[in-house]
Amino acid sequence: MACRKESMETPDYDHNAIENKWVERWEAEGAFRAAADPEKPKRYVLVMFPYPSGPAHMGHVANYSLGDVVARYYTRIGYSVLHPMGYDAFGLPAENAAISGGIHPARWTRDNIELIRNDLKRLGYSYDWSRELSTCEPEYYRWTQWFFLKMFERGLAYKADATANWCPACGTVLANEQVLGDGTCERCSTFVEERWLNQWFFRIKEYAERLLVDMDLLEEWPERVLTMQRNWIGKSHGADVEFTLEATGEKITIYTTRPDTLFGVTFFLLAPEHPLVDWMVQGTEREAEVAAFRERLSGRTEFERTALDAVKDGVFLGHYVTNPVNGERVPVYTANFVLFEYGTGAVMAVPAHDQRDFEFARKYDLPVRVVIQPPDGELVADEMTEAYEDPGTMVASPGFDGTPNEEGKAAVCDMLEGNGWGRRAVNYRLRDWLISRQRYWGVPIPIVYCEKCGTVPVPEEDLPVILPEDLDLAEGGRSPLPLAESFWSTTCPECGGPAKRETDTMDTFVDSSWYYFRYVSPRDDSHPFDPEETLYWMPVDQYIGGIEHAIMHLLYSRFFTKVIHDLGLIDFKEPFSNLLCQGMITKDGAKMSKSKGNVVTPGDYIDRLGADTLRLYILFMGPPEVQKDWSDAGVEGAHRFLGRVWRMVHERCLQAGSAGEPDPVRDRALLSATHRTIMNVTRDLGEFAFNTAVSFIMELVNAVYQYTTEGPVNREVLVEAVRSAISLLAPFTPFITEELWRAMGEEGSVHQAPWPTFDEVLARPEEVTLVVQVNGKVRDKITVPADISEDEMRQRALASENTTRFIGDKAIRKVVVVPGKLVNIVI
RNA sequence: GCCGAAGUGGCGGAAUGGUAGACGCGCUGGUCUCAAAAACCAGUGGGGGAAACCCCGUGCCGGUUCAACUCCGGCCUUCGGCACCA
Repeated sequence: MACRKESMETPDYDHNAIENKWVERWEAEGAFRAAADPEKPKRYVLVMFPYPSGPAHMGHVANYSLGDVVARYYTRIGYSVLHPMGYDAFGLPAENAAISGGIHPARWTRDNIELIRNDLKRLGYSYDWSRELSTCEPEYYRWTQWFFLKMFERGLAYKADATANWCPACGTVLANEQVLGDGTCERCSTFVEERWLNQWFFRIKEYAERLLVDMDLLEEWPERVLTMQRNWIGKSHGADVEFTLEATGEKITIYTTRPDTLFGVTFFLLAPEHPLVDWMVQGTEREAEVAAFRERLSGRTEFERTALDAVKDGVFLGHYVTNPVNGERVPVYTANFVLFEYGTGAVMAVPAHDQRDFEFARKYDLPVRVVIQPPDGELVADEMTEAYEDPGTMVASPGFDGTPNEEGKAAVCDMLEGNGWGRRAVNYRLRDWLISRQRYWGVPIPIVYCEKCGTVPVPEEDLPVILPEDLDLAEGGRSPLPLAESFWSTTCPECGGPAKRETDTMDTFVDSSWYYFRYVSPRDDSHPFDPEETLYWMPVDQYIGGIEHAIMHLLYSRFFTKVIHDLGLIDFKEPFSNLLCQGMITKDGAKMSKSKGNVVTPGDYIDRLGADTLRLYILFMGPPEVQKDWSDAGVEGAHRFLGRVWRMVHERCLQAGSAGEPDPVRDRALLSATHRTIMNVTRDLGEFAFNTAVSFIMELVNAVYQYTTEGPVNREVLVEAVRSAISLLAPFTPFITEELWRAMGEEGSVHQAPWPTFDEVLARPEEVTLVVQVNGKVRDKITVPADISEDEMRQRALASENTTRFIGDKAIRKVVVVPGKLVNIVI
């Protein structure tokens, strides 16, 4: 058996020596290689890979420590575990660093990968390092380009004109998050403009319905993430209605969710970008007015233009359309608040029942007609101060008067369909995914433009289109690709004539939308992912990452998986079966970011207190899903606990001999505590309740101290308790537990040892505290045998002195008995 | 404005409708020491009391229940997401 009496000398807990030793040993052994083993159940545990912007920060430590506990736990309970790591290595910060520090993005990125890899290794995460990947390497992005080609083949990648945030100083498109609240560029403070550009899109909108419906498959996803995605997709039901342009008889279709208000239309609106706007005013005296209106809009982002408090602005276009339902002629305006990208870019205006239309009507003195009356009271158009958008009864709507408006929606739709004026329609808020970036540090889009053949995809066998790394950023941080003839000058794959390459690169969200597939066969150079390995490992069983990726990354990944499914490469529809979203780790309540200079990194803590301490502390801080503010108050406590564990083994266990009179009551209590701890920790790990799992282990350690301090020691019972504590703690603090496990004379690694099992009977304490309440207030606590009968409980409770004092001579109306726990006497 | 999450000691946080504050930090006291640190042991929500005990207490106001941090209704605050989506 393990505990031998050895030298009385207690070795120091030298965390640095221990951790360095095991890092090296695990590395040399390839300790966490994943292998598909058909005999075993599998578990693919995935943590969101980092953007390598420097060394690891505490958010990474929190995220990856969670994943590591899960991966190690599943290994211990007999699963084949895949737990990989890689780098989301393309992106804007690398270019910013190049601009400010003069370092090439490639160099900066690879240096940072080095830094973060080093941190991750020191932290002892059980990654299969042989599968490490980086999205900026040609072996990886070759397949990102391959997916682009597949999208292109299926018509899911297309090029179109669209507006984008354009920084005139930087000469490039900015993502929304790169535009500050005041509409300026985050990098150069120049006012960002809206600019029309011809850009590449993925048709994610085509998948909107499936992305929505398949959420039913995501039973183990947090409800809040599903809600966010649902809102983002923004499905609505309504009707398309055709209005007739008076001048030409042309039909203009609008989308509305309120067909019940169709009789209240008093004007008609077009988005400023709508092509009809120009047509309507061309060569008229209103042309200048429209130009002035456009001038007011330009120099602003859609962001600003569509801000809720923005003042309604518009211009009459001198034309009229006819409302099909009543033949009324209403004027056409263009207005700042109408979105070109949503619906058809044209809307009917019902000022009485839409707040935006109401404000516009009041400003331009347009009529307001009430067609829905509220259940209480009666609206008078002239007296209204805001639109009435709630349910009510239809009025002034010939054929529908008196109909409750919710019913009216269906009735009006029937009427529209019957007359061929319109039809029921569904719309989504989700827009197609703009993937073009006028950037250097990203995946080149594998497209060639030929004067003769037009837009031609690069043939699969010519992939990858290599991003040249010998270029420096152009003036103002612009992409050098359009200037590098060596890059863009090529021949047409179809006709062999001279051609130009696309010089835009892809949004980095494309890179991260499929990386989890690549981990199953990262070195495969004939497929993006090996079919056999995929069959075994995919889908991801447990995905863990920050809540900040709730929408974009997770939605794009779901989209990619569906496309891959449609390509016939996989038979599942969703990539991530279970999702755990950890809350952000903030510093002083704010998101950690380099620009704020509030990034806390693990390095110093590892040096001073050890990786085990840091891991333990961050998991102990609280439940994974809540936002946590970093404070190191208490990190010493975690270290102190590990010291206590260290001494528990060396001083209390290895040096202890059985001594004194045996005390079966105390022995049984420790044994019971051991089994109870195994039970509780096992349960908590299954629920990601890592903070309470750690608490239970701490309690067991405290119990061992108490046991060895107070009286005679039964070696066998003591060893079982100590061994169990080390074994349970191993997924949290892999280094110290491995060291102590060996010190206790165990052969092999604690990380390969079977997870401890418990006996439910032993886990039950022999005695419990019986709470006695009078009218719901605690009046006494009595220690009783755990198997006490309800009758006995009642008797003991009624006999309690403090209780009888409270009952006095009052009559007992009722006695509630909760078996094994509580008696409430109601008087 | 809409959607979502959360409000519990000095702090991080525990509590299948059944002992509110587990575990840890911090603090206080003790043991050890010439002393200190470390370690070990004990105490620690607020108020009252010598003590036994008693009263109050989970953002606020109501309700359901023998019993509410937990369930229901209404507010307040903080954080996150979306932001004129017709």
